[in-house]
Amino acid sequence: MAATIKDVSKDANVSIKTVSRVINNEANVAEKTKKRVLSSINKLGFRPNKSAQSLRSKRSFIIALLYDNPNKAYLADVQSGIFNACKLTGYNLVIQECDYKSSDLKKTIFEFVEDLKIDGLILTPPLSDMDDFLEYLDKHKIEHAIIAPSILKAESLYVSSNDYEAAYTLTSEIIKHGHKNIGFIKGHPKHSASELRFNGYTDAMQNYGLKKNDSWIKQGNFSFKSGFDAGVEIFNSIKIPTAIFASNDSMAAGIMKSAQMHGLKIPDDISLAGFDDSPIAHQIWPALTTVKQPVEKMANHAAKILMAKFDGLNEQSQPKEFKSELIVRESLKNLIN
Amino acid sequence: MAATIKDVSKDANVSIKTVSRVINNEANVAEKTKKRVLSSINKLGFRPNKSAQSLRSKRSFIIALLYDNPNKAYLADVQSGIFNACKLTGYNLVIQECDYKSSDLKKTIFEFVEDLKIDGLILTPPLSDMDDFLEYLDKHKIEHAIIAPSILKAESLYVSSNDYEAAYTLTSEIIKHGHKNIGFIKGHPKHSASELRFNGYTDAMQNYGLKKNDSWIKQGNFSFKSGFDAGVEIFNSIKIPTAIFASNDSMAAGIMKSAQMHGLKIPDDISLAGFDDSPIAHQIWPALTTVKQPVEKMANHAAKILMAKFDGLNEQSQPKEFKSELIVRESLKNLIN
DNA sequence: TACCTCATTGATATCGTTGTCAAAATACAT
DNA sequence: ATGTATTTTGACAACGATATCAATGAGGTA
Repeated sequence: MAATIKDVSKDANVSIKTVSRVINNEANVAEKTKKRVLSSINKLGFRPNKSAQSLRSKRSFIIALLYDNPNKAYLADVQSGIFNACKLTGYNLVIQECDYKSSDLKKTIFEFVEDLKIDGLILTPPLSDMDDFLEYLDKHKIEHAIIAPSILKAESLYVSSNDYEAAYTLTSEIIKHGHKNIGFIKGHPKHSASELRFNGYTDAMQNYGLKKNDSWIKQGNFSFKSGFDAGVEIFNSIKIPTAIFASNDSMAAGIMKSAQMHGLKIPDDISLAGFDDSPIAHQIWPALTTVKQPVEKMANHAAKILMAKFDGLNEQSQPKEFKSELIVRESLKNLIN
Repeated sequence: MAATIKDVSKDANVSIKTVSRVINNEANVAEKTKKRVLSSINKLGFRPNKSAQSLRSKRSFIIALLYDNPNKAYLADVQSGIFNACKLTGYNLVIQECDYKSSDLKKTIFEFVEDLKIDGLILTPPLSDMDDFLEYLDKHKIEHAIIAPSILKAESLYVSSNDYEAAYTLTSEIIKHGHKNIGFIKGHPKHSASELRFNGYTDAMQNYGLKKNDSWIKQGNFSFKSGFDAGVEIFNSIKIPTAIFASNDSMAAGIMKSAQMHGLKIPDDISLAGFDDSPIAHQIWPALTTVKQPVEKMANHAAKILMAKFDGLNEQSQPKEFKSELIVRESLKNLIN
């Protein structure tokens, strides 16, 4: 049988309450007593029973990842980042697949949190952008950290990336390669990143004095197929652009396929750029010019600030906004000279 | 405050033990009493406190997914399958990233299971193939279901796919397309599927009276890069095959890249086939001929048989071996006629 | 009627922690 | 030495379920 707090208290010749104090690092325990208790804990290999702790103190040392995102690579990265943060602090990670459109999302999550005494949640897009859901969590005092929310409230825990700037930079880079006719494929309308990326593109075009052509701007939804379809439409139009910037890599890959099927060579006939640096970006040929978001790091930080809050700490040393990195690969042709 | 078993017992005018009996569906409760209790439960919105249940009964209604697999799409599919099985039964899913090479893997998992009172584990390759780890779990009576183990023990819970047959079928298909010189890229040596797939290839070649050429058989590790490197080697050799069968899609994509960089056209100059039908298989052009494993279904079933065991049920109606599906796409050229 | 059997029910202990609050020990001031 | 403030400690209740085991009630038999 595993040792209990009672066994430790006997061995160390103190009351169980004192052992509890040591476990929880409470103040007002004499240094000498503390040492004695710790050595007993060590000797007996005592680990506190989490069910009992949870029953009494109403916390579980479990955090949950909520997601409704079809992007498998993104999910895996987020998960990995959170998991590694948990490992350091001894927390555990439960995952909860959600349907952001579901009408009883709130109830489901509420009961999930109550039943498991979940200490806090981590939200990923598109849940990050659902204002009424976020309000609901606040109202019920359910702690949460948000990855890439659309509205950055100072009082909430979040991490964000510079989608706007990154899209601006990437568009500028395309322009600096001599491109003037640049198409754009928008992302899923429910993800706030979609708008930010489009705005970055729009502003860069404007600042460089270039005109957008509406027939080269298509609505996508981040899926490969939506990129493919957009590509088909664009390549069937009378005049085609020299470059297309897709809001993510899957869609860029879709465009690439449609281009190749259309007999267009990349990057000679058409340049392409994506966003995210997902595995596909370098697993296709020519490899995609893209923007790499430090997804795993962001998720890791989100988990850290969330758990820090439980312990009353303020992990505000690190920045909340993470910088993306421009990655130029073969899919972008230099038209100058 | 949420209702407790005590509140229900008062409302229904029975003892708490009787309420407990109803919750746990125990025998010997009068139908009339049961109804009364259920209506009180409903009226008060009572949900049992899991911490208390867990403390007393030493089970948590939590299962855990253990994985050490760099394939993000595979992980996401497995996870999704398990999650959906959990949703039906009210179990929750905790994830645990492992390092299968770590020396204290056993200790880590043991404490993880003990601390959270995890009811059972689900293992994915390569953990599925670590005999001493599996023995350890058996010895400590840690329930587990194994996805795609190398050794199929009748007494253990597992789901498997027909890797051997699928590889045999795919190889046959390539041969039927008129290919005689067929290369092969092996998978990660620690995954049992690697050997099975290679054996399927080998036997098909032999049965069709074709000779294997060792300089076209390379050791890979399931990564894109290992496929790329293997491709470079093969394409630099004096004579190149007309087709290459890679043990998974990432490696096939790697070969495709090396082929294209080498100026070879696919499938005109070289045919390719992969395995898994991962997203990349249809997101590259030409799309890969491959084999689709019902990964999500397998994982779903693994979770179901595991949870069925907790409840003393025997979910043996469904088959344990899942069939793969051959998917022929553009990357395979027909050389006949 | 008296007795026995078996299904149904409940009183109470228990799981292993944390919370409350008062007692004991120590430090400090007079 | 005495009184007071402060730190340190412990006895015991509480969290909300399940487990044990005895009591009760219903039905059948002689």
